[in-house]
Amino acid sequence: MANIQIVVDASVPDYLMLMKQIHTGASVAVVGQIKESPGKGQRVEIHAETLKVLGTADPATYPLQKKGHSFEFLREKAHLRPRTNTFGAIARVRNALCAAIHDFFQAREFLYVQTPIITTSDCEGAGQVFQVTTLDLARLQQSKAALDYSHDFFGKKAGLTVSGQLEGEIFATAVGDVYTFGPTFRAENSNTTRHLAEFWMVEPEMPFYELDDNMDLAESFVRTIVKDVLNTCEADLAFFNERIEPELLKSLANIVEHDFIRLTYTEAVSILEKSGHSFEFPIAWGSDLQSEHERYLTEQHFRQPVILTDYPRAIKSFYMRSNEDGKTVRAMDVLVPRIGEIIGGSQREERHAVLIDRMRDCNLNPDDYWWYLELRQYGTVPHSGFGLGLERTVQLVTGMTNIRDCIPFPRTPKSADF
RNA sequence: UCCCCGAUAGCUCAAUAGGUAGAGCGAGCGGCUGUUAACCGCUAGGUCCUAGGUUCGAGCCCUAGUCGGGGAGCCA
Repeated sequence: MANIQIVVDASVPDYLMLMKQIHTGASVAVVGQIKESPGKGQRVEIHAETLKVLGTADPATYPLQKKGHSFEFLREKAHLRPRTNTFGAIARVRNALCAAIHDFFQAREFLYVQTPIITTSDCEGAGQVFQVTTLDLARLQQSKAALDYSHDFFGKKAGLTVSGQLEGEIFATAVGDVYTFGPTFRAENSNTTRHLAEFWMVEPEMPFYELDDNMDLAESFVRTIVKDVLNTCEADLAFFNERIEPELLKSLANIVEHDFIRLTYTEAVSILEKSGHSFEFPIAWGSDLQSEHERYLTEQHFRQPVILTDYPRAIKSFYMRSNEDGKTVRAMDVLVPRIGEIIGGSQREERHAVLIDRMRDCNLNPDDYWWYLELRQYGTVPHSGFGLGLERTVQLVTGMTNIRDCIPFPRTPKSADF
């Protein structure tokens, strides 16, 4: 329940005293009757018979007012902002999204697999890792000896996971379709409206899936969870449409009702070159698309979600399957208006020898990936997967512009309070 | 990490050309009221982010720093 109005008649016991104690932020216990409300925007209200103040909130010091606050201010009050209507609505939408995500995969008999949060794996690769240690850093700072991780808690260097993909592949090549859904950590010094140091990621991994199957699943996934939330959070989405983003419902309907546009990186480059649009960064085959290019495609050219595939091999990860052209890999990114990349995925390289070659090309040591390579050495199978950022999806569905407002307790560079 | 912008009352902001600060909202008091981001009147409320510097004099100019915001990169 988002809120309800209590009507207190002056005949309620201790009326005057109670009214002096009740201000914005106070908590009360009410006994009364639910009645049809003559007011606008609500069906019912409670007519109080007795009223008790459980906790007062001194209006001289209580930080929240009845009127709107800036999101910047509210971020400094992360312990109180869930009490505001906007953050209550975000919490409900986030909850509904999580339920929809599990529903989607459970309905398709995907196994929910918990991959580790602490990892000693050297093959993380996806970004800067937060180190996990019990070593006494203050003491070590004074000694000049090189760090010896054999004395550390795990006996080797450990960190927080940047992705559950590689472990997901272990289960996908064993038990069938799986997904992971949990916190992910990136120690990147990213200061943007769509990056967090701690965020939640959904990562399905499917044996026998090739890139087209992967895209079909990703598209169906996004459209289904958006549709679910449209159904379960109707009132909250109407609120966001009214207060936050006037085009919200229209853009969500657009996602649910239309097929995503699919095109290759090479086709995208061609469209951008022919667009006549002047970009800050030049377009050239081989270099990664800039934000402005992705935004042009999804917000101006197609005005719809777009799935880009088959990126140049040189700009993508070692584990993505090489195409026969020798230049591109079976990668896919799902781009949506307002947010940009919401999903990144690929068909994985399942050929043992090719994978080793790719590692060497990327200056990686195959020995560090021994168990990942064994998945190819023994009973290898074509497989694919992708990762969806939960907070970016909350941004998409709520229209909130800053990702720091889409997670209860945001962690960003220089900021980890509460 | 790079580029740009900002920091003044509890909040959101203003302050002419450098002459030591104002408004709206909120709060307190009073009035009014089927209201829901109500309305009317009065009152209180400020270490102008920090540290230096220039100047007779700095909220305003200069230097350094801290924090916040936007954009870029990294990506989800």
